Amino acid sequence: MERKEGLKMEDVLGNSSFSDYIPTSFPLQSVFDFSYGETMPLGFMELLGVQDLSPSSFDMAEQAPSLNNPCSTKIESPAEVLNQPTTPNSPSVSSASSEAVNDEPVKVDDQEEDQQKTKKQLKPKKTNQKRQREPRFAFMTKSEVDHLEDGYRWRKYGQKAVKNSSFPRSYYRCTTTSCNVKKRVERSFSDPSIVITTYEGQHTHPSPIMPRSCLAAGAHLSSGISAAGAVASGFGMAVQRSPSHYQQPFVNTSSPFNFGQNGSSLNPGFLHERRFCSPGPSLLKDHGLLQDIVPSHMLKEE
DNA sequence: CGAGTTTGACCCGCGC
DNA sequence: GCGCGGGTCAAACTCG
Repeated sequence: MERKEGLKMEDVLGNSSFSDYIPTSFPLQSVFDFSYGETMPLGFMELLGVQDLSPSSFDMAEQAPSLNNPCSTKIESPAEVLNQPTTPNSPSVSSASSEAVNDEPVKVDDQEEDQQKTKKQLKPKKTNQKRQREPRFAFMTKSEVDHLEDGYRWRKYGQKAVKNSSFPRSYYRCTTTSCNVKKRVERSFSDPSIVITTYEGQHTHPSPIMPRSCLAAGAHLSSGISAAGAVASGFGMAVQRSPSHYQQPFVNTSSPFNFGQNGSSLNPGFLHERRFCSPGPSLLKDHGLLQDIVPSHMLKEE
């Protein structure tokens, strides 16, 4: 791991395209700005830690994609929102994880067999359905390391150069079987010191890595790294221990629905997660404290 | 030896 | 229809 991070430090130095989530021209400050509505943390956590997303929230999203959400006005929101959270074991995901399943080329003729070899069995996984995406959301973290400790174990499964960026994007998957959470890590193009971590899906398990980090996170919280850390730790994402890291969750575009439009909709899963790294309720609306961790120029809009 | 990383190739969606 | 770019796979490799 360390070795990877070391490596990345060198070849990953910036990146443009979380344009996926934010308009390309979107200034970071703004990202920070809109990212942290008081209601956001909740929904955010729901997405991450919670198994059963209530369909209704998605419905809401679809019906009122950009109501009063500052984010949604600024973000193009692609399709993820459309995916059906009601089917946690959505075919797309599960099929991907069980790639070998479908194809034992039991009875292919020689030609096909040949093809199978050359194609490495990549083909069969295609389905008729459009690929469905889990809701995504991202953190912006000011950090020197790309892959932040978040309390979960991740396995890297790919790396891609990103267009318009000299920095590659890394793809990680939760190593826990049956947990299909994915995460993308990339560096901000405009500010290489910022790491953008995008989570996709929800953990179906508690953080396998000790709660110690949670404590650390909690310590941070109490010592000033409030809101962002709170959010992060809330779903098992241990905040980077170093004080030099800021974790800034920002709303992912793919979820135009407000993250927790009504902060009151705590669901059990959410609470469950919070048990592992509970920052405390006050954090949910700790908007003011954000100023403690975000440089003032980033907050100027406020 | 097992777990994780690297890396090139492939697949797929989308815009032109 | 085509090309581009993002996302994923899996063999080979590395490391503990």
